[in-house]
Amino acid sequence: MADEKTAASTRKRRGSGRATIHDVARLAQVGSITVSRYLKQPSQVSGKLGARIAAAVAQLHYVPNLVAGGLASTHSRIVGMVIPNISGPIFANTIESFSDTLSTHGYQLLLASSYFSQEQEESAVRAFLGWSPAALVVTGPFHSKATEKMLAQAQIPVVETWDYRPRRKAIQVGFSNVEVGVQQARYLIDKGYRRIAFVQNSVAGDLSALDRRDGYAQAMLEAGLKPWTFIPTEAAPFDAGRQAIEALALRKKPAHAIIFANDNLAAGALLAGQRMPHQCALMGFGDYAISPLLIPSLTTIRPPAREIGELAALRILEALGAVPLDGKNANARLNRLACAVIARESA
Amino acid sequence: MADEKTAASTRKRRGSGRATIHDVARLAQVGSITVSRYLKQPSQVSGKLGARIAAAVAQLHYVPNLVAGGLASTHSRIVGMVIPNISGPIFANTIESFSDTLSTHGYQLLLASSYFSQEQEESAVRAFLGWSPAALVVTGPFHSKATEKMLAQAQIPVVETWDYRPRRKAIQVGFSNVEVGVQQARYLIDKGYRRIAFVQNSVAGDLSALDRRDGYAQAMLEAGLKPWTFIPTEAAPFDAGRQAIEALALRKKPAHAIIFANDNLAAGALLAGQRMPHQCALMGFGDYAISPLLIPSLTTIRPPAREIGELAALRILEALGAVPLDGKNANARLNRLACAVIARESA
DNA sequence: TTGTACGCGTTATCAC
DNA sequence: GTGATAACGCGTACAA
Repeated sequence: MADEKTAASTRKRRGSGRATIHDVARLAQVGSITVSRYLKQPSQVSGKLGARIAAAVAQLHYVPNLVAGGLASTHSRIVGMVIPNISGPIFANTIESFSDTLSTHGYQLLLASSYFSQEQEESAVRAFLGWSPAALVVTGPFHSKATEKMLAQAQIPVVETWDYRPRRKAIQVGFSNVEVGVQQARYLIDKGYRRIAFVQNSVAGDLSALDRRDGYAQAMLEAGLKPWTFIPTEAAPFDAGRQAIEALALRKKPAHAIIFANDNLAAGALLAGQRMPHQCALMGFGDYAISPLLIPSLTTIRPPAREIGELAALRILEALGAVPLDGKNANARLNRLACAVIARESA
Repeated sequence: MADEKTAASTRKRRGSGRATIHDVARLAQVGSITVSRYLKQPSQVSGKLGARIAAAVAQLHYVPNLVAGGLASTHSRIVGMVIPNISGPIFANTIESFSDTLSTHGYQLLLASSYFSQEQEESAVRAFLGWSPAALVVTGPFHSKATEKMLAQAQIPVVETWDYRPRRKAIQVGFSNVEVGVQQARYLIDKGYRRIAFVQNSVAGDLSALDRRDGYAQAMLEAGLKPWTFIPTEAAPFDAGRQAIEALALRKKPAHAIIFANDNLAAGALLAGQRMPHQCALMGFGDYAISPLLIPSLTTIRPPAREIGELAALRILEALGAVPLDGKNANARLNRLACAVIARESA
């Protein structure tokens, strides 16, 4: 009987078929703009109309069309994130905490992987920009020129994560890899080791590991010790680790301790080392899931992955006004986090 | 001089400031629709105009506004995915391969975690729907009623991943957990073990583990053996695993072999078992990163995580017409994948 | 092959 | 507090 109107507006030519704000407005007998206001700031709509609108929304299963809203307001509630990879042991926690913090405040995460390739990063940023995102997150400070330009021209908050580089313009949320290298070397020096080697990653593109090596070298020199770097040729991490420990521990003057560019290298060395005569202290970086389970368990550095994601999201939300500024730390552009030494059995 | 026109259309009231398709058209001295066509199907535009358009695009750094495009065409090139978690050892590969396959074809991934909560899944689906996504991916077949309704009403491809349930309407891409349970039991039975126990997950909400237990029980009965299930009370996986092996192996008639609901439980048991007198075969599920590194290395089942993500994306792209249908398998609604037994030292 | 007119569903602006 | 109107930037339909 009275159903003629409930059946949404017929005779649409291209509509999506979903209920629109106009359908809700008609059913609630108010103007469509009032519906819009009610959904955003209920306090600005009288209780009487509000109740009618709420009923209409429920009855029609109305879901606001964010695409239309984004077009009208020239910015969407989407935040894009470009991360080197998702499945590796490193970034997953950052992605997860970032996404969770965002969605708590009604923002959605658009995600893409770059695999440490500046070209892939560039194309992801370009694609994201098409969505007029509210903000953009990239990993590290090394981008193609085109990416730099796009990030600069987009009038939105940009966050660079993981690698703390105060000289850059983007909001920084991360830690200093140089400092981590210092931290690693000092930890071992304090333990009394003297011949301490650093094993680089055979994977190119891992520029942050080079920073850690620099920090290590600096701390060694400060302590009057000689830096000693080994570069594996094996590609697979476990193999590279084995190669390294065989080269460094099986010699006349073997290494007392070895710092590896990451925990996978260290794990490879550790597994190989179990069958070797000489014991040698090993230290990794990353605190992967395997590290506490190895025998002996691996001493390593734990990067604040989850913290980075959460803080990046928070800084973005602050910049967007979605979250109140937090006192003196308000909207800090520079957010330097600390890495923890996880002391276990291997060093 | 002739720059008056290049400087984009001024006097806009609300514009985003970015160059629009009209700016490009004006600079290239063509109609805006021709620009639109050139960007989508360059073959339908003459070489002369195409070159002019390309130059204008480059000069203005034009990035198409996907929000406006999505509104005009009533469907965006976004695909939403709701996954239980990102940082765990299970789903990351699926997310990554899914995202990569999508982005190869110009689609973007909108991601959210549900943490096995139907409420969180529902709110993520609702939020995604606001973007008029081209398709939606959820994990498993268990959803709230409201989610079911939304998925059914959205006139888009919906894919359920991981858990293969042929009776459901959505596109299925996954494996049968019951079948995996059968597979596990048969592997151990064939190895000659007789007293084979199954250790459940202490975490509620892991319904797929119950399916594996059912498959295990079924295979045991078929072989004339008695199913034997243990439910840990410890919450942490490693603790639960230790608790299980102590309960099952330290008794008058100890278990010959134990199947665990996942590799973490098995790892906990394995580490505890190293200090126990009685040796007992252990088998996990998941093939986590730690599993090959344990001593003894863990025999387990590897789910086709990466394959699931890629195939889910492929089926979606087929359904959307972005990829040609593939012969007889064309747009298959049912995609049952196999899990591989990874035979290692522990069983 | 190319162009014109209009609509997609919402929000900003301004008036009441 | 509420509403009418005009953008937002692009794609569809149809005409040339």
